[in-house]
Amino acid sequence: MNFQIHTDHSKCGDCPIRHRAVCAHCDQDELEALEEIKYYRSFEAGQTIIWSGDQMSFVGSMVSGIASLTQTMEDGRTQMVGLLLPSDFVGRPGRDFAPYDVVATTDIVMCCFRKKPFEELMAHTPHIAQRLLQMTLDELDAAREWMLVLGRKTAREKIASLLSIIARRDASLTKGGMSGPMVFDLPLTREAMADYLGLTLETVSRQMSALKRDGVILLEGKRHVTIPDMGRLMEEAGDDTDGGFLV
Amino acid sequence: MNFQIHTDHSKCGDCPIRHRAVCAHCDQDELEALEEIKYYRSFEAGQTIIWSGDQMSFVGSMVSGIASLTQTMEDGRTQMVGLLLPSDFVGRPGRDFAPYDVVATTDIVMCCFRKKPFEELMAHTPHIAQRLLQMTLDELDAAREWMLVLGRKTAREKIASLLSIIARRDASLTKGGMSGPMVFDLPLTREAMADYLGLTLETVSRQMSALKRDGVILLEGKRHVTIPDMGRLMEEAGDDTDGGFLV
DNA sequence: CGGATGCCTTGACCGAGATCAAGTGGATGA
DNA sequence: TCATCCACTTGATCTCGGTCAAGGCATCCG
Repeated sequence: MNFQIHTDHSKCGDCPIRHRAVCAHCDQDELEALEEIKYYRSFEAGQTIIWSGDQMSFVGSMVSGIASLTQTMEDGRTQMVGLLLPSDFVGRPGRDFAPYDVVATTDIVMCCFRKKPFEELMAHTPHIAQRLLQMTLDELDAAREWMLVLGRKTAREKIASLLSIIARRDASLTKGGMSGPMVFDLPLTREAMADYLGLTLETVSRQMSALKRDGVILLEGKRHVTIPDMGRLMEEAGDDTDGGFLV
Repeated sequence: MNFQIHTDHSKCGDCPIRHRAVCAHCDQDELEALEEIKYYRSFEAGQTIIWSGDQMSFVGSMVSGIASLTQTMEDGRTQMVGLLLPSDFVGRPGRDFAPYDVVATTDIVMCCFRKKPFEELMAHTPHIAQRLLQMTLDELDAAREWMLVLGRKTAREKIASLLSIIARRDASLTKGGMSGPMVFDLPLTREAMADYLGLTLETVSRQMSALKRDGVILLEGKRHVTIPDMGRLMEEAGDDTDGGFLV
């Protein structure tokens, strides 16, 4: 097996995603109960964590790295339907089979719980269920936002939308904040971007070049992006430019 | 005001959506608590029930009729991001402002709860919170399914996908079942279908004509649809044809 | 060093679906 | 009975993004 199992090498108190994950609202008792059943697991970039249709034996939280949820048609067309960032929840309590492939985009670490014990714990731990409901509602909002991107935006707007989402999520995880130029590394290949946006990788490449040519973004190498003017990027994305940053 | 407020003219026990709505798992006590705070409200076809950005004062369940969730860009491009059918939940506990327009597609009746009392009730009524979590997870699945349709399917496949979804949901609400030809009335205009599918109404019209010409569907008038062979339609939709009907 | 390999870019061309425009048919109402 | 309106259909043309193809540029490995 090419993954490692760690026994819990870190206390929940020190956990970098402690305040944003499914355990965010837990009190000390609840945290201890979770600590009982949790274990860490690492996956390498490119590895499939869960196969669509497989039995799901665990759920968990993303601790570090990036993973994607993808759907594939018989003829090979694929669509990414979710991007999993640190603190996001993976898996679905109350359902036995995975509806999507979950693939590690970068090396990742997950904090896992066996599904059965987690479900039992959830039944008597309203703080977990409540938090999970909030997170699911947020994901639903994000999915619907994405439906507008997929259904109605042009290729250029799609790219700008993706860049602005990544930039904002990145800013919310690091100290940087949103003032001044934003700098980050794209965690996705051109192909993954295409799968997210319902485009081909050629179109992604062309539009990236166009945004660069027009000064909307700066590119160093293929992945290192600087956004000199976030407002400009948001205009290109076709979004309301008047703030309202909800992450 | 062009809507009517009814005092609760029907007991929850008689409610047609009793077993599928947010109250599905409630026991007698919980049902009585809900009955205390519920009220019915009707809206006419075309009416906007909730405006994006407005304060949400109530949540509720669809009792009859169809409504849609839509997002609109400044230049008028619109994308439908959800289709609300009987038993679906409307509104978002824990959030103050509506993220989308909710528009009545047909005449509808809703079973409403003022948001504040509902949230309080939810805090001590795990059956409601649990059920709402399940329903939200289902909606998330549906949204992700739709992302594949929007991102990767052709116009013809999109139309076939929409027809098969409506046909299946219709079958699950009526006695018909899924054997033999399926017959239903389209609850959406061509324009609404276009907004759902990320197409123009002209393309919707052309593809409907094409599916009719090819014998995949029969049309009587503009709205009355017969599907002689559901398997054929699912093939046209690009879906796995091998069953697995999850509603 | 040289050949692979993976990821990306760029060009030429094509076609699905958008756009623009005209027309149909049924319902409504004066 | 006729004008109007609305939802829809159909045709002609255009265009954005897909497809096919070639090439660039790191990195890896023999």
